[in-house]
Amino acid sequence: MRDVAAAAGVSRTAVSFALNNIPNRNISEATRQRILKVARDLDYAPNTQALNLVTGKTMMVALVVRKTTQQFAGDAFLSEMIEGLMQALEPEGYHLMVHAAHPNASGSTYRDLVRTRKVDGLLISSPMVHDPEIRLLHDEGTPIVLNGATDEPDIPSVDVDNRQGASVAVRHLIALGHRRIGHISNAPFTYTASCHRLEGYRKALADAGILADERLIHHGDFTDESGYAPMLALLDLPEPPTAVFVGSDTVALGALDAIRSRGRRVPDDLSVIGFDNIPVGKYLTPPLTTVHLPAIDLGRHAGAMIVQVLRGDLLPSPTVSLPTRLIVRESTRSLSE
Amino acid sequence: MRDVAAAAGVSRTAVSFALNNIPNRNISEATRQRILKVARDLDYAPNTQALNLVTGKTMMVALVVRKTTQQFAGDAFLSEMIEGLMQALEPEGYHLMVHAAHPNASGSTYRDLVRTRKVDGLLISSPMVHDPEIRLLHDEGTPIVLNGATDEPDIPSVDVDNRQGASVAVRHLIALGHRRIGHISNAPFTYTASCHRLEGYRKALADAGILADERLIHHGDFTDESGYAPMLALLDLPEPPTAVFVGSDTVALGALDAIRSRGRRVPDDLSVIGFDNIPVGKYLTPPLTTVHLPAIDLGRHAGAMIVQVLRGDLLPSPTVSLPTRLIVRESTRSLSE
DNA sequence: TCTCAGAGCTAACGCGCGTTACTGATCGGC
DNA sequence: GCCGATCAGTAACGCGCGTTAGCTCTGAGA
Repeated sequence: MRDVAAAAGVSRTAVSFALNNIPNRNISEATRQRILKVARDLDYAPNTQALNLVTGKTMMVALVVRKTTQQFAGDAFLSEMIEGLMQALEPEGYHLMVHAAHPNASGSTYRDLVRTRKVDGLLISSPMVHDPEIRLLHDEGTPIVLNGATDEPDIPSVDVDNRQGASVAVRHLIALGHRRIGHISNAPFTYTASCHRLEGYRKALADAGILADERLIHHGDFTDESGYAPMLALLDLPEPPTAVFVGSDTVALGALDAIRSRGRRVPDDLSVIGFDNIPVGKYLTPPLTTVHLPAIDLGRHAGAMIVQVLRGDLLPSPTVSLPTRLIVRESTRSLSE
Repeated sequence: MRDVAAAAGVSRTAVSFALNNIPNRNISEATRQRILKVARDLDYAPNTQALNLVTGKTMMVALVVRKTTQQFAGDAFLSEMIEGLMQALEPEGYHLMVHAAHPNASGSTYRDLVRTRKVDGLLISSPMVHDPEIRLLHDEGTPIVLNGATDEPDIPSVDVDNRQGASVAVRHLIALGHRRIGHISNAPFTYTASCHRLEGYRKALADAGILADERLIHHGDFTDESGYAPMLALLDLPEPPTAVFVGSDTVALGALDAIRSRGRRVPDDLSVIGFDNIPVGKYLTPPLTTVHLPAIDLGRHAGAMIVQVLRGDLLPSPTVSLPTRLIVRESTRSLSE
């Protein structure tokens, strides 16, 4: 910048004014054009670090993924999530950092990101139902948007309507005549999404006047393998279910495998419905009935929200809940058939 | 920091020395401990921006993904790649930024990342065979590691051995008795990976004394849908292939669908082998024979390499080629059966 | 002729830190 | 009792930029 100033025969201040297009004051059009030309000729690019230091902003937000190595690598929606985030962030001039924070590790690792001014705000993925860490961060004034709801409604969050989605899934099974319906969650019930999907399951049953049987409820742990054992447990019950609602397509893969290993057939012997609508669902045999999770939209909304928070705009509503959509394929069938 | 200095009754310089553990000079152990304690009490965290400005480093690298929106969202390996990268980068104190750069857009968007000192180095994903942009960047001295080889061997890159992997796949088919073997690539042949996999395909055929038939060669475009039409074209040939090597499992999904739509069966009527080993491959019907792509390892190596480049260490070899592994499942079968 | 307004530009400060050059105090050796 | 050598600590500069206050010069009005 100093070089540009020297080459154009003006002061560094003038260069700053010219490049940043300071209104109609202080700089004549002639010299402005001259400065711009010199800057272009010298291939000048401003130093972001210095700019950040003086503005106090980094124009960077971190996506904090609270998953273990394996869960992280197996995340089928990370790419969609990131795509959605970038669609919202890049036009506003923000950049995206990805940060892994193992769930059991001392949580303060990502707190430092904003304390040290490395990022302006945090997007936190798959939060727990009750996470004191997040509460603390928010109360400190850290700009945060959760990807997934918690039980604290004042903290900005965007999530799919898990209760509703699960309800619709289970109602679909009930409409097909099933009354003994099992559930394998996507994750332990410390995670909000699992919790809400379980609630939706319970509600749909209750609405239909079906008594919930706790022996029909098991939990997965994000991965495909984690669906295998719970499914076997369900099949080995004295009175096994005729349909199963699995809280995640990925977990359903393991469940389907378990069913196959017992020589049972889907949907003939057992209906299975998943959740998430992973891209390969329609290529499975049978194609998997599921609840669509609009992952790109989630990212887009989360991105838009963190931008608003960072700008200081007040949010219309701190929590946003996106609708799901039932996708009926061939893994569910009427019980009477 | 100034506050810490004031609270400890020393100069800011002393604080800097104490916190950064400057060797055994200039600061007494007593005051050092006092300063550290005050810093802890005041919950002091250094400002990364200022630190970056003075050190000239950002400790950040960008993962540049040259894909369109849809290709990006459908990338089954992005999460594994990122996981591997972070395993290599975080212990070294580096952070990871994700940046989308559409292939046809004016390529200089990501050049600015390093010109403006937003990041120290670039990891460029899925490069073209010949990309003048990358050549330019490297010649300018920009720290770069390619994820995927180009035809310029002096630019650091890490890739799976695509030629070898494809060769092994096709040899497997030949060993099963197939001689009329089709190929649908993972992407247009402007991409290096597609190109090399095609070469491997050709070499395996040549080695077996089989004449390549150009009508058997088609190209996909990353997505599952892009495998559908090429497969139909192969099936509609007067003399259709008895086996197909598809350059990507994802593309193979569409191809399998096309086969099903024509009422043909895999592997009875046609053997299909994929490439990449996407996680759901084993859950397909039939489970997909494929070539394993060690995506996490790729990330880990790429991360380690960019760290070396940034440190100024000289690389043992600029290009690293990771081995693949044939995974035989049930989508391929001996022709004679 | 003097004043005053505005246009056109610059000097200088501060953002928060690492680092170099320097000062003042203490101590052992002759 | 004096001197050089260490020890403990500080003042001040610079990283590259945005920004405020102020400076100079011109021309018009009185």
